[in-house]
Amino acid sequence: MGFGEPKRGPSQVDSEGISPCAACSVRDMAFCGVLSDAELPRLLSIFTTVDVDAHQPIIDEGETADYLFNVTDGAVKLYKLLPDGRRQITGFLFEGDFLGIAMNEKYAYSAEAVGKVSLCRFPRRKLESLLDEFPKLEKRLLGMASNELVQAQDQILLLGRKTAQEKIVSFLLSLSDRAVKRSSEPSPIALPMGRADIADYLGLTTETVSRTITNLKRDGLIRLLQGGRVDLPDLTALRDLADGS
Amino acid sequence: MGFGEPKRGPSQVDSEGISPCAACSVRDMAFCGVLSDAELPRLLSIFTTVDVDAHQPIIDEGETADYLFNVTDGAVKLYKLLPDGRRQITGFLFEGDFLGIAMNEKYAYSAEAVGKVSLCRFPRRKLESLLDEFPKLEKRLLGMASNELVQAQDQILLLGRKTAQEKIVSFLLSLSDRAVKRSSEPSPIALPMGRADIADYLGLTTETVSRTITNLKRDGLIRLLQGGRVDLPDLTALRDLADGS
DNA sequence: CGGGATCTTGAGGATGCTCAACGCTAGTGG
DNA sequence: CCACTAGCGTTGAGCATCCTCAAGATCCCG
Repeated sequence: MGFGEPKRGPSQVDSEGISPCAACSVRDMAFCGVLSDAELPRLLSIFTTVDVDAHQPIIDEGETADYLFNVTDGAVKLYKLLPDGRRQITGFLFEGDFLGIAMNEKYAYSAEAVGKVSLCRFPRRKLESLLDEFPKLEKRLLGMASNELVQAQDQILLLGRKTAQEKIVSFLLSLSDRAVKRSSEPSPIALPMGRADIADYLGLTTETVSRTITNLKRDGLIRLLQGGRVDLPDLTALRDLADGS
Repeated sequence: MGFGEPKRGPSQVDSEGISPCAACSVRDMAFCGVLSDAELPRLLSIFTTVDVDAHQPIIDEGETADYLFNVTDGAVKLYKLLPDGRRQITGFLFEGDFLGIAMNEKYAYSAEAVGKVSLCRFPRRKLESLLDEFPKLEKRLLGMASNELVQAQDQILLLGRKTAQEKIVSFLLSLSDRAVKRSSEPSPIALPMGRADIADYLGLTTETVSRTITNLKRDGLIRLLQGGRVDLPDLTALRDLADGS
């Protein structure tokens, strides 16, 4: 399955092309930000907006990569599965993030909505010709790919060499940093995903995630707030814990 | 340190620009492959070739990323360090591989020669203006970044969810696949790096790497040959072991 | 207010790590 | 040419971290 056949029921709604870009709140963060207002119509002509309900699939590993996406609202998890069901979440995407840089002809991973998600969906062929038209778009994508690679290296270091506590703290800090990049406060942060998702992202089990969070709470390093939000009272102490220094 | 100041002693030798590209054996694999013979002089004018001795640094994490490289001979390891000395190798590069896609203003990791290594060294500024001149170069780099991201996802799955044996077998198979891509035989494969490097690449210790290899040898799944080469007599069996199916 | 899913806590165990010793090989210098 | 040494690889014993299995607590949505 995937977005090849658009028959995902009422959770998926294609809009008319009435220039959502002009009012788009994530335009500057996304790759579309490099296009001028005058160039927007070309972009508008090739994509449709899509809404996906919580826990619904967006793309499936191995399917032909016909569409690329831009997340405009909500959170998305990317994951790979082993034959026996073991799952590794390779990343979480939030508003402004691009879905689909890492692929050849086939998607290299599956993607699923964490909560309700809104997306801009681009047919790959059309987006590719747009890249030829606007070299600065291509340059922007290369920059984003470069950034994603840097992030991937950090995750590799985390998975290969960090302890459970360092993993959890690093994860919380990465969410905090991301919030700052979007000009929000560094704390408190939102944790829209469940313990199982965190575990599969950090190479742990839900039990270890739960226990580690309990310990951090006991030591006064974090506080769990209403609505899955987390307060980080001492960022400096957490940064030290994150890399064992 | 890094290649900012070219004073690395006799291990580093800058050549005259006498068109090494025309005879370059890795040109098709590298990003230079998209340039025609007529376009090569522009490329030639901006790079110098460099030789680095075994165990010598090539770039250092955190340094200003002034140069990008193309590996023309030998093997390179990329790694990140934690403050207490824990090391994670994020990748190995071989002939034809590009070094430097994953960076912003600073290098995101350090790189060191595994054995003797030959490189083409490009000043970043000049390479960037070359990208404006030849959009197909930029397209090629984006494709390579895309591929690297797919590889990074695989490594993340390996580190987060695979057992020691699955990690070792996956690693051996990835070297075999790489050899096939370069039109060599899938077996035997070369293992130019030591046990410690393999361990730091797979998130294990040298002892566990050694023990696991001993077990695979005992079970007849691999054979250690002269000169650090490894024979893989049953690729199918290994592929099953690699993902626990 | 019920009930399923999620989260937490506990007890026991396994995988891979730590510490330690030994063997092998290759490079070195007498 | 060979003995010596240093680095690397292998093997062993004990242990710690994190996993597994299980039960109870909490939350949330209908």
